Amino acid sequence: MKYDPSSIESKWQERWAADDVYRATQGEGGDKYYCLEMLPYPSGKLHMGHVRNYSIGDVVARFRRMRGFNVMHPMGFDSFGMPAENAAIEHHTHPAIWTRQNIEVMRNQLQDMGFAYDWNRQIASHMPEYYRWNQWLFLRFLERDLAYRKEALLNWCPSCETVLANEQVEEGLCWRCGSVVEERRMSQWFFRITAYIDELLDGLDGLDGWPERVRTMQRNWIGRSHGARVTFGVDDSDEGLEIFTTRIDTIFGATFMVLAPEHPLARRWYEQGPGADAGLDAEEFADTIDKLEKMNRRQRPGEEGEKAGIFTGHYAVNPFSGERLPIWIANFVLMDYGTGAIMAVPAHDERDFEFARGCALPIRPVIGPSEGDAPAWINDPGAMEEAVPLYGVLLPANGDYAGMTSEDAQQRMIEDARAGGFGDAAVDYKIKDWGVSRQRYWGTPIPIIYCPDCGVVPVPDADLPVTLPEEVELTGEGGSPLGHVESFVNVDCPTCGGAARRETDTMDTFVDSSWYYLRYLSPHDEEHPFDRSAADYWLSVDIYIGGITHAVLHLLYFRFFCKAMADLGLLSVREPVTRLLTQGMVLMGGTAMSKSKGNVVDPDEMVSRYGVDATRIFVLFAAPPERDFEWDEGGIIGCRRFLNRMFTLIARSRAALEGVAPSGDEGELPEALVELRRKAHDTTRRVTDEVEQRLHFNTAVAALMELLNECDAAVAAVPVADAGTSAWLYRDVFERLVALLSPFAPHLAEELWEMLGHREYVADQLWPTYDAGVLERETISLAVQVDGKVRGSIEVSVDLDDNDALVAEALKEANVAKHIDGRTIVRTVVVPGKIVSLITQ
RNA sequence: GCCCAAGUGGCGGAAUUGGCAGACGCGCUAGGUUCAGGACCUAGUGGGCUUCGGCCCGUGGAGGUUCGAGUCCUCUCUUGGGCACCA
Repeated sequence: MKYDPSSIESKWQERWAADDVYRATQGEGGDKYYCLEMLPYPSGKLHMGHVRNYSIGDVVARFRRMRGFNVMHPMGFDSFGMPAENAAIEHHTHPAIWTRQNIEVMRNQLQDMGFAYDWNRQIASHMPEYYRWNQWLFLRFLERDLAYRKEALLNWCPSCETVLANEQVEEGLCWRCGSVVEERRMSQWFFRITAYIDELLDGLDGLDGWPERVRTMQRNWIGRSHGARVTFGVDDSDEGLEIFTTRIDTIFGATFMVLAPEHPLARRWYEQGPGADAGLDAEEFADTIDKLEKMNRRQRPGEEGEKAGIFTGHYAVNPFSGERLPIWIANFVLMDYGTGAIMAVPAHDERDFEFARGCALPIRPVIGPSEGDAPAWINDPGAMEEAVPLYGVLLPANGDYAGMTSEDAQQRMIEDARAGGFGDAAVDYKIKDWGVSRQRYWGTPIPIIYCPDCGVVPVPDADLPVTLPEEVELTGEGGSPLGHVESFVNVDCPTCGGAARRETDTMDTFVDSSWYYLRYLSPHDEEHPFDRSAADYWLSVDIYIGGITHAVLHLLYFRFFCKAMADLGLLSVREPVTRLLTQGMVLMGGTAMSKSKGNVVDPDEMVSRYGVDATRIFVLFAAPPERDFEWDEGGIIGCRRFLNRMFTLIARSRAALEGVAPSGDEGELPEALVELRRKAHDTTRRVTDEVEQRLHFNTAVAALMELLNECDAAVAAVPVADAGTSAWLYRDVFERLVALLSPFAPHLAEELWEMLGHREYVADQLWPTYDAGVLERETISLAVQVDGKVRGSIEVSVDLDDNDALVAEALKEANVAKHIDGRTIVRTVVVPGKIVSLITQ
């Protein structure tokens, strides 16, 4: 009899499906456990990354089931998005057809992998039953002022013909197609993620089940800095010039001011011409500002833009010192951070220093080190080769603040600015509100109507969903495709009944994935986005498994939605996920597999060659889950061998074990079987800990392999048929082994479980437990060191913890004695259970 | 430039609290078996030396702490990742 994966796999998949084994029912059984994996985009076929992601999730889900938890383990499809639309343009099909076909293929593949999903809960975000709730949530956000419309400079991808969120621009390039992103001024819808920004940031500290790496990336992305806003006077204007700084303590060192080219004051002078001191005519001046504005934009990867600027001929007045400072316009100041204007302190800021050097502007140090000798640059700024951005003590040039530490000065200056009415403490963030409008077809229509009389009118809840029209021409050009569908655009105003027009943009698909884990809980609910009692029962998600690529995009939106929905009274939790596992990539030739590189391994091919179980085991065994690993076909062969040997072991023993109970007299076991018993219990302990606590599936599989090796060795020493009254131990060990194997290789485990004479599913069995008593030994092997080097080992009773006795025992060891010979022991270190260390001389 | 990971045999990796480095798997070597199927079994497999008892070296590199360091500390190199005119 031979292990034949394909027949075993289809046999058990059919039975599981027929008996609906993996259905999740609220309130049933033990404590709930929500195991969630990032849902796939239906791009065509599963790739190895999916197989790895979902194999990890499946082990966790199956393990928890056997531990007695009531497990929620759903799957769905993130089925709105640009690839469907691009494919439609290319192949002249409809995105809906392309998407439906892909979902069917991928769902079959997922089922063929034997993943224990409750398929009754499947969702697909392109279905109106799903996306109507995106629209419903949009309207709730609108009511709470969490959704709003504004004109803004936006990231525009010329190739995708759509706006991108800041999170979707990587080094100035479109995250999806790699085109250089341009800027456009457009009216767009935004979600006010900044309303939750402090909670999103501070909440990271409490997320100890999340990788530090992800938390750091989110912190960086949010980019909170504490500082102050200070208003400088402008000498020929009543209005002030407000700047943001994190270093108000260096304000006496400001030697000039810089505006972003888009700054309102810069715009005004652009129109009116420069001040007299600029030494330029109006045309020259305006031309230069135009150039600066173009240069200002995002640089190519790695390029550090050359700093350039122009003097406006206008001056600002430092409210602390009364000093007059020239105002410049330069390309290195960004309009969308702070106030779009800075005070430049070249002595203590790298960027200001570089600019000051280039334009021959003065450099004035105002902070010195708090300890040690005064550096030469304090009195000779001309000799500075770089800015010194230190925190220290304020030098004499700082008026009343001289002698204070930077920290004290910051506090005092903020107080004084507040008192003087020209400034206050301020916090600024790198993150901006989330722009959600997309000029594409294949997404959720934004439920808004523009009425010439009533203005912006939300679509009433009763009219939801606003469905995507099927008849549409997709050319990839000319803006929102919905704009050309007259039957869609023309609508009666819900308020006045007059002729009005629908919003033609669709929502960013990250909206879909921001709350999908809730829809799984009641996917067929027609009254609500999800059932509140189900949410209260199942949340939070106990483990969420997916790629690190979503560390700032999806995972930040996901957290934002949770908090916003909690405040809408929809949820009782404020953080969606307790534990996050970010799995690494499957590489080939050192890079991610991709169709364009032609280095793709097709999971189907691996499955047909080695079987589902071997494929699953390999992706788990190759490396710990967080780490990337290199695909190696040799590795999967090894896993197939392991399963072959499992099969052979049980197939050969089953006849001899028929009718044998899994328990019996422990006193009569031969030594080889006592060892095997200990190994089986120890393996139970290890696998449990690896899967439950450490999430290291590679070492769990290794432990199972070790146990199999020991089984083979034991059977060679004491054949099962000859074991007599000890045969029960074999049954106990084999059943343990099969049960422990089942989350990793569920099909083979079911088959072996059946071969051992069982009728029920091994998937429904309780996870084996271990007996700490069985793990105990009578004797233990201790290493003996002489002068720090291991010279032998001794076998002693576990109870022996007497120093002198252990040393005496160590000295009996021939090789130890040889190394001690002729020397004097000056010290002994004995750690019972660990080591005996002897030090001579 | 700043911040964070990681670096262990020919390869993937293990070592959970500072206590016998290299578990487990691949590959390789020898033998067996079957005989041409990427099959199976047994033994071996970090490097060097060996009188076959052992000995020396060894976790990117250099120092240090310790009876004892892959593990802790300092410096440094390399790779990967994140951030990068964020005032």
